[in-house]
Amino acid sequence: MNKATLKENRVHGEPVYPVSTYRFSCGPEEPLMDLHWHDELEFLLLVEGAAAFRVDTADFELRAGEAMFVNSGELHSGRVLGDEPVTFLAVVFGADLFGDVREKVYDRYIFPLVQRNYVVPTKISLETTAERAIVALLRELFDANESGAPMRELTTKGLLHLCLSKLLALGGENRRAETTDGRIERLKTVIEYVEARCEETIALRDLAALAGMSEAYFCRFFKKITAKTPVEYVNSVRIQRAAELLRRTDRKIMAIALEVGFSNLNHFNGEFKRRFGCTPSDYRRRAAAG
DNA sequence: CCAGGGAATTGTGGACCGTG
DNA sequence: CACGGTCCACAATTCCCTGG
Repeated sequence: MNKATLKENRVHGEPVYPVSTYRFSCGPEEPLMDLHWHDELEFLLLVEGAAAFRVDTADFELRAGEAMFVNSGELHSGRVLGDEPVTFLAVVFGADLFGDVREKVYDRYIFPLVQRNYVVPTKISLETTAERAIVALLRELFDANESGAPMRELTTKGLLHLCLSKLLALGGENRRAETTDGRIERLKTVIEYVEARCEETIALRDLAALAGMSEAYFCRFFKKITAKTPVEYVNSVRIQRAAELLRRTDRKIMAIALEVGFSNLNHFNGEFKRRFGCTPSDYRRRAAAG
């Protein structure tokens, strides 16, 4: 997973088979999942450790064995809880896996889900039989994909149908169907703006104006959703980008600092150390060695 | 109850200096 | 040239409040 990209534009799977699975592990001090979103749907199964996730405005914790569902377009991020390493498996799939509006399965079940006319739980714990069944299906799905089992595409598609069927059974009609929170959409605009122009000077007032909020209110709302302040967020995007340049190029540290939007080497070094626990040149040395 | 504003408080980041 | 330390204006963030 490319952690520097917030709106994931890469295609998950191939157009003819829009599914991809991946396994991700990290240590207790490492970032688990930076804030991002994608149009695809996603199931995530935590196999080791404990983690806290935020999906749009909701916070919850997952322990090993529990899973979560992320709907199309939902902003999500996660961090490690405790001092155990964390491993999760994820399957990301396009809604078009289930056909299009001409098909009953899509029209009746998938479309309302993606449109939020029908809401389902995000966290899938192990409390009920139905939830345990979903988790078992996910395990089967990941086993098939990780072992490269024969006919795994067919198996995966079938299992995803079953997972969604059981998930939908846990949900219900959305009473406030048309009242989806427009603030989240405006926040995404801000995030895209930062992604596109993080090398420029970015002032809080510009971001607040983009979101159509006062600076003070924007700060509060931004932190509520992303768990970071706007400035922390901008810096994290810049540092991620700088880390990539350090790994991939041999440009001077100062040049990279300038390129990703830091006008002051001092400040760049400080932010870098905060994120990676080492100086930029240490980081480059380690990357070259490892 | 919640969105939002103004004021008070906090802390970032730009400048400059010293060291290896 | 990389990097750390210090200082401080003022931008960012939080606090506290009002009106819907």
